[in-house]
Formats: sequence, C-alpha cells, structure tokens
Amino acid sequence: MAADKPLLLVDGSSYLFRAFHALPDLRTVGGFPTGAIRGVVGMLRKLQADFAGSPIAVVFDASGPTFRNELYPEYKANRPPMADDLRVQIAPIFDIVRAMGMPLLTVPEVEADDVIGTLAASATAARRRTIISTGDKDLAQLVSAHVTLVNTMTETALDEAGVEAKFGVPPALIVDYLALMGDATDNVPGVPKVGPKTAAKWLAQYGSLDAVMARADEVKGKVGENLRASLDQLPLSRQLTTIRCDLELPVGLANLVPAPADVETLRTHFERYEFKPWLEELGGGEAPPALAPARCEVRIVATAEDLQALLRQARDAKRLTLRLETVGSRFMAADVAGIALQVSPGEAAYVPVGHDYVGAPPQLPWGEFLAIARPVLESSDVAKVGQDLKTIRNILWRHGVDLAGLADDTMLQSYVLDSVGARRHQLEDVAAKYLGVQAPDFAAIAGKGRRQLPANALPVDALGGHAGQCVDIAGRLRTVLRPQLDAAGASASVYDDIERPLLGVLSRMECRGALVDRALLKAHSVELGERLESLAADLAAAAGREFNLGSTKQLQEILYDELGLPVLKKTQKGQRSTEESVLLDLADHGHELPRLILEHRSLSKLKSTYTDALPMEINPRTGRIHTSYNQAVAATGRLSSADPNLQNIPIRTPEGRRIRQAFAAPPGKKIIAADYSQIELRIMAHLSGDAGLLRAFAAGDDIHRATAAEVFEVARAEVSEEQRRSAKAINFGLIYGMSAFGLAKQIGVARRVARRYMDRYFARYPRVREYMEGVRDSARAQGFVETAFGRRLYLPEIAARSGIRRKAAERAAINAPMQGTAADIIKRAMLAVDEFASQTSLDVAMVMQVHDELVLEAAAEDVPAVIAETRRRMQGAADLAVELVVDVGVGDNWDEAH
DNA sequence: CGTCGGTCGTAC
DNA sequence: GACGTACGACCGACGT
Repeated sequence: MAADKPLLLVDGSSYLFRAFHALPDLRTVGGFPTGAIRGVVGMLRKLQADFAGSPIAVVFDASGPTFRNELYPEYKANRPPMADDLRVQIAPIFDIVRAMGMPLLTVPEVEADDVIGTLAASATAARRRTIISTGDKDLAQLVSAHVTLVNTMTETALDEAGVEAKFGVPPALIVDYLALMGDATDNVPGVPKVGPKTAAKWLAQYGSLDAVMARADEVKGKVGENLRASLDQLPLSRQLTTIRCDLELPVGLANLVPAPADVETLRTHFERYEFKPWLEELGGGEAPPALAPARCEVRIVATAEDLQALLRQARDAKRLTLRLETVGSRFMAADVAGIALQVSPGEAAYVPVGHDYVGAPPQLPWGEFLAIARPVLESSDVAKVGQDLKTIRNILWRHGVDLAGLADDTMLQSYVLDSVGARRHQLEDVAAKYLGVQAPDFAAIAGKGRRQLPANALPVDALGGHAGQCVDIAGRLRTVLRPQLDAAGASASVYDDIERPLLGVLSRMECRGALVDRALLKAHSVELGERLESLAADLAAAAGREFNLGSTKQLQEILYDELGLPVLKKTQKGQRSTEESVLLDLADHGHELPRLILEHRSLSKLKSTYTDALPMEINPRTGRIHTSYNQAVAATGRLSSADPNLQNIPIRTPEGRRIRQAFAAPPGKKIIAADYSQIELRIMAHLSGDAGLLRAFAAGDDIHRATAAEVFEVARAEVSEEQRRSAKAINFGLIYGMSAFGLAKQIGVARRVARRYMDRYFARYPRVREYMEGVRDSARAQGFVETAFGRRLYLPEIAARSGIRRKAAERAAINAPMQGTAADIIKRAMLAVDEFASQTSLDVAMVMQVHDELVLEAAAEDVPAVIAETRRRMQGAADLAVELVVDVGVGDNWDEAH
C-alpha cells in the first residue's frame, strides 16, 4: 500500500439520504427510481478520480438496532420508515460500489460513523493521513492534525481550523457541543432552547461540557433552568453523540485496497438504470444502431468539376444536407469560409471558398462557387437539410442566394420532440442525445478565448474535417429524429405544419429587418444622459456620499447599514433586496433616496438597454435592425428574439413609448400593429369549456370587468377601477398558476382575502378549476402537457419529491398549454399572413412578432385592404370555442400604431 | 482581461 | 417558497 496516499473513508449513508432528498426525482423509462444511485455513484466516481490509488472504504449503516438503541431505546425512534423509493436503490448501490472495486463495509450493531472513527484512529496510529468524505457534521469530532473532512457534494473541506471557524468550537469539543444542542432528527435530547450559538458560547466560557455542568447554577434565565433540568440527561446525550473509535473490525487497513473495476457488471447496471454518459465512458460496448462510425470521410472540393459532380449527386438524390463555416456569428456580418455538403451518410465534402492565410491551397472563389451551385441551392426540387437552416438561409441570402426547398431542420426536430430535454438544441446537444456521438468541438481546432483563430485562418483540412463531420451528423440526425416525431402524438404535425414552414417566414422577416430612426434614439439618449447626471447629484446628497448607482451591493450598504432602513425582502441568495417593489415600500419610510433610485433605475434602463444599444444594431447597409428570432429556445413554443431583443421594447410608460416611436415606417408606408385580444384567457375558456367564461367572451364583455362583477358580487356597471384591477390580477394569476400568497402580494390584500377571491372565482367558473386539476393530473400521469395543437412540453419534475420543485413544475404545467397554444396560433397566423403577403399585389411585409402581436409595413394606400386580410387570417388561425379578436392600429411608427 | 453567477428590469 | 416565458445590462468575484 502506498504510504504517501491518504486513507479515504466515505460515509455512504450520509450521501445516500442527501442524494435521495436533494436530487430531482430521476427514474428509468420503466419508472424505477434512480436519483440516489446516480447521486451516490456520481460522488464516488468523483472521489475515485480525485484520489486515484488511495486506500479506500465505503461505509454504510447496517440495518437493525445498534448499541445506541441499547443505551437509549428512543434513539432515532421518531424517524419515519425509509421511503420505498429509497430502499430499493440500496442494493443496486452496493452492487455498483463493489463493481467499481471499492471495499464496502457494513458492520452490524454499530453505525457507519463508528466504523469510520475506528478506521481513522488506526490510520492515525499508523501515521497515515485520513480524508473522510461525508455530508454529516457530526463527524467533525474526528478531525485532527491527521484527519480532514470533505463534503464531495458541496466540494468543501474542513480541517481543525475550519471546524473551529464553522462551529465555534475545536474538534475535541464537538461531542460536548452536540450533546448540549441535542439532535431532533435522531431524537437525542439536549438542553431545550440551546442551539449552536449558546452551546458554543458556554463551551468557550467554561471549557467543556463537564465544566458547564459543574457550574450550571451560574447560568441565568430560562436557559439556565433548562440546563439544570437537563443535568441528568446530558451524560447520556454525550454518550450517544460520541463516535466510537475502538471497535473490533473484521478488516484492517491492509484490506482497504481498491480493486480493478468489474466493467461488465458496471455496464449491466448502467444500462439497467440508464446512466448513458457513464455507459459511454465504459466504451467497447455494443454500438446502438444509430451510432455513426467514428469519423466520416471528408473530401475537399476545390475544382469546378468536382463541385459539379457532387451537385449532380444531390440532384439525383433530391436531397442535400449543408452547413456553413463562417467568420463571425451574427448573420448580417458573417462571411463564408467554406461550405460542407453531404448527400449520403458517411461521405461529406467541404468546399473552401474564403480561407485566407499564407500558403492556403487553391479554392473556388465565392463567385465561381455560386455560379455553379446557385441552381441547386435555389431549387425547391432539392430538399435542403441542416442544423439551424434559418441561419444558413440568412447568410446565403446576404450573399445573394435565395435558398429554397427548406426541408428538414434538425434543431427544430429536436425542439419539437422535447423542447427542454436536449438543453440548447445545438448540434452537440442533439447529437449526444439522439446519436450518442460527440460532435466535433470548434475550439479543438481553433482554440478559445482571445487566441481563437477565425475560421478563415484555419487550415482547409482542419476546418473541412470539422465541418464534414458536423454536416454528416446533421444528415444522420434527420433520419433518426423523423420516426420519433411520427411516434410522439401530434408532434410530427407541429413540426411539419408549423415549425418547418415558419422557418422560411422568419428568415424573410429577419433579412428584411425593421426600420429604426437613429437620430430620434440618439436625441433621446442625450436627454436621458442629462437627466441622469442631475439625478446623480441629488442621489449623492441623499445618500450622504458618492456611490456606484448601478451597484446593488453598494446600495444595500447605504440603505440598510448606513440609513438603517428596514429589510423588507431578501433575494434568493439571501442578499437584502433592492428591487422595485421593495424600494416603493421603503419610499414610504420618510427617506427620499428610494424614490430617487427608482427614477434613476428606470431612466438608465432606457438609456443603456434601448437608446444606447439599439443604434449600434442598425445595419449600416440596410439602415434597419435585423433581429434573430430563436425558434428553439422557449419551453412553451414561443419564439424569442435576440441580437437585439425586439420583444421587450417598452410600452407601459410614456417615457418608454418614445423608444417605440423610433420604430418607423419608411416614406410612403405605414406601420400596422395587429394583436390578439386576451388570447391566453380565451384559450383558457376554450380548453376548460367553462360556460360562464365562454359566455362572457361571446357577449364581447370586458373580461376583467366581468370577472370583477362575479368575484366581488356587484353589477357590471358598479365595478370600481380598484375591483377591475384586482380581477385583472386574478385573471393573469390563473394563467401563471399563481397561489393565494402571490395574488395577495400582487393586489395588496391579506392572504385570507385573496384566498376568498380565488374561491369565489372558482365557484363562478367551476370548469376552470376542473381543467387545472386535470392538467396537473395528466402531467403527472404522462410526464408532459400538450397544447391544443399537440405540441408537447415534458415536465420531469412534476413528480419531484421536493415540494418547491414539484410546485414549480405544476405551475409550468398549468401555464404551458395556454402560453403554448397562443404560440401555436400566432405561428399559424404568421404562415397565413406570409402566404397572403407573398401572393398579393399589395405592398405589405411582416417585420416583427411580439408573442400576441404582428407588426407589418404596408404602402399607405394599401393599408385598408391589408388590415382586412390580416385580421381575417389572424382570426382564422384557430377554430376555438371562443372567437379570436384582433385589434389593429396604424401609424407612422410603432407607438402610433397602438 | 475574459467568464460567469447574481440581481434587476423590460416585454407578453 | 410563493407568477409563467424570454433577453440583456451591470456589477463583482474569480481565473488566466
């Protein structure tokens, strides 16, 4: 045994419970719980990697009573029996631990802690360092100059100084400390009302538990009485919390040597419990049928003849998979270094067109490539396949090609199959999930960070190899994903009838861009800058000193430490919140600083996010902003917009609306904004079939007013503004799965009152409640929810044991069908409006989509006809139990059009 | 000097 | 904890 390596003792039981309770409720397809197995084995794998070759023991509690139960029959008596879902995972864990080659110890009648204590003591006697891996603080009593604790899950370590820093007592006093506090979960009695603070204080003051007991009469107050009342009990508590280090064990240090792994047993278990990444690491197994050969043959095509031959193959096959390698990622600025093409699996070609380095081989210039390839690229008879075809089409469009025959996009296939399961739907993610192969990594050939080379500076062979592998993977993915779409309910129809055709519509919209008035934004920015400067002076005066107005950390110090304002809310990470609602409340505490901060925040938000940022996004060539609509990000099926985001342009305040005024119509044209009225509530009415709600919409009522009349039991005409506002909050809250607590906070009433409002709502609209309960139940039964058009959202956490996670999944389950159906509907509307725009002789084009709104540009004289047809097509995008109402506005800019 | 998590704020 | 879905600016800690 290598004497220089530390002995590693693993407290398996502590990780078992922690993994089971902390990790999401993982299960195999067959429903067998695997979270604890995954957690414990993952942790052991990490230890194995970190401490390769160290002697090791993995220790678990044995079942049955221990010597502590003899000392004290109540010991751990109030523990509930182990959950079945955990119990069934123990045997697999033991099997896997043994197969990993790790000595596993369970010793009857003692606990894992005692085995660890004894082994650590013998190691210390043998002058060997010991590292104890545990999630349990009780083992801190074993820490010494030779013994260190690590928590492998949180990646923290504790040595002697660490124990003292964490608990306020040195390791030798941890037993006394634990005895004073007692342990509710183990049913160990302590001194009532004594927690970590008091225990540490007494031990610091008196030196030991014995001393504390001897001088118990000096302690004043109620805790003093409690202490004196506990004097008889404390020696027992100390005995129970003391880890034994003197057991007779059946094994010694010499037995704790790691053995080689039993790969076949591991493979069996990893397959059974579906730990795919670990399975891959074992390697050598039977390849799944879809697994690509390690590498695909990539030919470099540098002559016209070769290219022509390749394109002939594509024409014959009527299919071409493609991928671009570009310099730069934003499509309006990307230059093509080369094009990878694949016609049959396992054979790819790479056409370098823009590699630019000393000694670069001869290439087809872009113009020559185009002259030869354009007919195939623009032919709808050759089906185009690729990963993210929209970006490919955009880049080609900017280089003068109108890519046609847009057939299959593997990114969208993956997104429709499972919008969140493949993480980001990048080629790496999709290839790993569905092909079990690792897509090549660009950083591996180009480097990363500051020293990353641009694509056109890479050797043709290197980039060609990379691009060829990628295009081959995309081509293979298409054939693997298609049958999965066909097998998943209506998913194939969501893909074929919505997402796939929408890709071209979005591409045209992005390439067209939205006209934005740079001068207007600049002027606004200057004005905001001046107002911010004068505010900054007031702020410094109010705060009593200069500080960074954008720093929440500094603001916390000023508000809560220096001005002593009350802390009304903490953030998720325990910081004292300075968000808007908090500052609004603080503004009533008689200090002007919160109000000034709010004003500064709102103005600087407008300046930095909009008036300063948007002009930089205006393309100098087109004078327009070309956003990217991401079609494979939002879990519910919505689009998102980035670079820049045009879906969060302000509208609520007059100051914000000035930004919208910069989104202008070109001369002779108008902006038309057409938005669905209350689409998600209408969908709720449709999906629930609630008669009252359907009636209200059929009657054309103001839905919030109608809700208020029902909930507050007043006549429609008697509804106050306040009541309507509350009803609106209720309606939105329903869509979001809000609780009475959330509603109470939103509308500023007691939770009891909010509860009553919600109860009354559900009494008036009973089918809404039934619908929501039904969605929750079916989500739990099936693991997913669906929109009216069959788009699925998988919710693995719907069965989580953690109440917080499960509740969050339940809210998502309630929201997704409504938000997702709305997304389906407006996407269908976009297809219909695009069809109209491309066929009509009227001058009209879509320029933006904002979830329930389409923004169009049309010749002024065509506006009435365009509005009529747009409205008709938007209303006809779905056939629901309620009418779809579309509000339309017209103006010279986006603000006027509302 | 980049990266990344945390916090905040904008939209629907 | 407590209202769903996004994107992005800024700060500041951390690593190169």
